[in-house]
Amino acid sequence: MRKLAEIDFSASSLQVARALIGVSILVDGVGGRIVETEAYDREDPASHSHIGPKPRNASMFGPPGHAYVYRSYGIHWCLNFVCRETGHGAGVLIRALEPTAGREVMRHRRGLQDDRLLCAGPGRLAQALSITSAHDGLPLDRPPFQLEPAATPVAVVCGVRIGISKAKDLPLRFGLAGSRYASRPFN
DNA sequence: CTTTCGATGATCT
DNA sequence: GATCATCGAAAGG
Repeated sequence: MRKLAEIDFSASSLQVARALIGVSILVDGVGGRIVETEAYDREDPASHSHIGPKPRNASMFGPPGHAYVYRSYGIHWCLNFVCRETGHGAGVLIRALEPTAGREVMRHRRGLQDDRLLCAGPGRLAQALSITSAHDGLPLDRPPFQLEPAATPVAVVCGVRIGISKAKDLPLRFGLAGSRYASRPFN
């Protein structure tokens, strides 16, 4: 069993995506509370793992509790947490944070003063935390990563995923109820 | 508020 | 050549 911040990363991507809401993720001490996630799995046509192991998605087929970082639209980096078991190809896309630690550093990296937009989206979040391909495959239980469980229980909402063309209607997007830091509202 | 579009590179057809 | 788990600027209502 792979437990980190009180989350069992050997569980399904759906369970992990829901459980991650409220958990804090820091990279070199900079980051915040996770307020938006999406679940992906091998059987899911929208998932990078659907086609089977390839060079790009190798980390997704690696051990749970590790990072999978990929380049999006040739410009952005996006961070996932691998779950289930080695070889399965399941992961959770971290889509938005409520910035809590190192906000001044993140404002500088993003060239923004508005904390609301610092980490509101997978590409923005990666830029704010300075995540690149260098983090692909790294374990989440050691520096530069640091995960902390939610301080108090949280209310979680659910909706359809964003920016995909296949399996559009599956309710695999999760968020912190009422958060103003999500990439888009839940409704 | 909404829609449209360009950027930019890896991967796939 | 087309698609893509995105973002930001620009244009229109």
